[in-house]
Amino acid sequence: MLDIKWIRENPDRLAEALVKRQWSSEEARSAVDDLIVKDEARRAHLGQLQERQERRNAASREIGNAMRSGDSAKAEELKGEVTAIKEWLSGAEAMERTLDKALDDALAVLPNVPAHDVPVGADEHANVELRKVGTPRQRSNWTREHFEIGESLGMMDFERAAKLSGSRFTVLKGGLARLERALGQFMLDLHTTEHGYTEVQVPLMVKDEVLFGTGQLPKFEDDLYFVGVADAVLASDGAAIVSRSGEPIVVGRRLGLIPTAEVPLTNLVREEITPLEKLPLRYTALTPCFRSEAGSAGRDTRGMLRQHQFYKVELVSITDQDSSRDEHERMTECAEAVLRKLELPFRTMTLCTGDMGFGAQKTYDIEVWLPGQNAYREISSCSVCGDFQARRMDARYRPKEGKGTAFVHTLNGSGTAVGRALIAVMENYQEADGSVTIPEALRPYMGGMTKIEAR
RNA sequence: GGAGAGGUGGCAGAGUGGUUGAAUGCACCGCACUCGAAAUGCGGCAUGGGUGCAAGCCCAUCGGGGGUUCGAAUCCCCCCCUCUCCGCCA
Repeated sequence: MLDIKWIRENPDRLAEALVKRQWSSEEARSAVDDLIVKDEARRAHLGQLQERQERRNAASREIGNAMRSGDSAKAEELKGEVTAIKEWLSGAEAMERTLDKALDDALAVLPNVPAHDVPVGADEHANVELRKVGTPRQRSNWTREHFEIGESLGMMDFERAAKLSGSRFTVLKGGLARLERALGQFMLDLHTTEHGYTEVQVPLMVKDEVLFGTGQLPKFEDDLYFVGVADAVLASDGAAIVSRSGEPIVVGRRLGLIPTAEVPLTNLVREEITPLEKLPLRYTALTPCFRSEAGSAGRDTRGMLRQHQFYKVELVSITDQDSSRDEHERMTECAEAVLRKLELPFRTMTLCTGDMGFGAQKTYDIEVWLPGQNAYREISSCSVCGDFQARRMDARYRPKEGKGTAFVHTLNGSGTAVGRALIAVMENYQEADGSVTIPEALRPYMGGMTKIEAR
């Protein structure tokens, strides 16, 4: 969420930011104008409202005084005045709520303002390579994609997964199941023992306001899964599950399945004033992630690159206002360290304005080399959000200088996507005989095993 | 699931209809005392918003929402959450 005061004072900078994010200049202009109008309407009304509230409060106090001094005639007269004011106020207060909500709703769907050093561009083609590490291995005529390797090993099963849950699910068995577990443990251990992150176990189901805090709601509701109920529990065919009397069964409030552990980890500081000396907070968690992939029909349908459910190790940092940019570089290096240790070639890209997520000021994507696809594919995304999420969560700290409180800065990054790391290991470490060599760094997590082969 | 208790400022904890936005203690900040520190004394110290150059003034907020009342932290209703005991359970 952006600061309405900032918008009021810098309307042109907001419009410029929206254009960088690929809004048309007309859309940007009218969105900004709309915000200014809503803001002015709200403040104009608030002034009048508060004036009358002030009079009501003063008159009420006078009534108390009059009654104490036994002047009941005056008390009655004042009561009449207050009653009249109250009548006016009930409408005015409702109006205030309406105006507040209109402004909040408009603010809630505005994306963050890109940092000054983010390249401007329309889509991923305008992303800029920051560095490239490792050399992609020479392709052979037997180089295959991960799902070919996995299926011929007999350890990756899409057909049975589809029987259970439909498309975009995978069943892993044997060595590959263990390899995925090993990858998760390896990453978690790396970040907790070498990078100073605190391991956290978090709920996988969270409230709407938590999803609002990190920016998934209200704009990206379609990308999420919910359990429990919005209006009713829906069966898989979309029909409401009803009681014998035909009423929809309402279980209570719905909970959203987290699309990333960024959501619960970042919200750990929501509605709190964190002491300055506790910053930065660095959290990591290994969790399943759930995504409906509503907008990506037809993309990456083969294999397990894009799933409705996948494991990811997430990194989250909470910092003060001055440290977030440096923390962003640091976090990105922590994520890269995973790939360095696994000896997987990768490149790190600075996302352009058009490719960045809703809440980010600046994002680095780490793309791992996939020989089977003959391409670099995203395996991590590290973003600095400034106070954008903090404002939505009301997460603050007390700065050393100055008085009062300030919003914390939040950062999140994948460290890394476990399912995609599995793919990367399989494709980069595949052998001509169809087996997969286990990277040195993972062997302790595989009981010393050095190779996965069909058996 | 059953029964009970409770949600007040950074923390602890008073407050049951009228200058109570809230006693007191702790923590924190400033000043004094001190060679320095501790102890002590004095003062300050909630959050958000509106307005103003500023000092300030004003509005809202005592888990959330609604109601009673001229007036609600205090009374009533609904909801959320926490704790205790019992039951059940991975």
